[in-house]
Amino acid sequence: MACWLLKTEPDTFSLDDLAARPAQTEPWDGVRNYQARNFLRDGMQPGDEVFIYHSSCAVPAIVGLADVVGPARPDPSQFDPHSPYYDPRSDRDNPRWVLRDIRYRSHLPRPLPLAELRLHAAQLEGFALLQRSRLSVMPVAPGHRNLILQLAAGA
DNA sequence: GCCAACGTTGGC
DNA sequence: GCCAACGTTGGC
Repeated sequence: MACWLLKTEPDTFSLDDLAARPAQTEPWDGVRNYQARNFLRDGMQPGDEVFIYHSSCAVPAIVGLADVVGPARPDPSQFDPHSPYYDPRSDRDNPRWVLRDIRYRSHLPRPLPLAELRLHAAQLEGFALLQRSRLSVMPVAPGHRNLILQLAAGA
C-alpha cells in the first residue's frame, strides 16, 4: 500500500476541517498541475495512506494522516465559472482534472515542521517536499514514511 | 512582503 | 519545438 503527501493551506482547508466534515471525508479538488494530477489519477489506489501537510502558514508542517477513498473522478470545479479552479479549456467529455475523496484518519502525535524534516535531509533524500518542489501531490517512499512517523512519535 | 524556484504560455 | 516572459507557489 502506497503512501502520499497532500499539501493544503490551513487558512483555506485544514486537517481540523477535514476531521469536521461529514463522514470526515472531503473531495480533494483544485489540483491544477499535471504531475500532481497524474499521481492523483494514476498513482493512488483506494486505501492508500496520505500525509496531510500545512503550507503557507506560520509553521509549515506535516500534521496528520488520511486515507484515499474510492477511485479518481472528474473535479466538478473545473466546469464552474464561479470557482477559482475553473478551467475553460477543459472538455466535459474528456475532463482534464480529477479529484480523490480523502478521509481523515488521525492527527500525528505532534506536527512535524518542515524545518525539522530538513535536519534529516540525508535520510529523506529524494523526498519532493524538501526540494522546494511546488508539487501539491507527491509520493512518499516507505522509508521516508517510517521516518516521519518515528519522528512525530518521538522526541 | 520578498524573492527564488519552476511550471505554463505563446510568439516565432 | 525552442525559449523568453509571465504567473504562481510557498518558505522565510
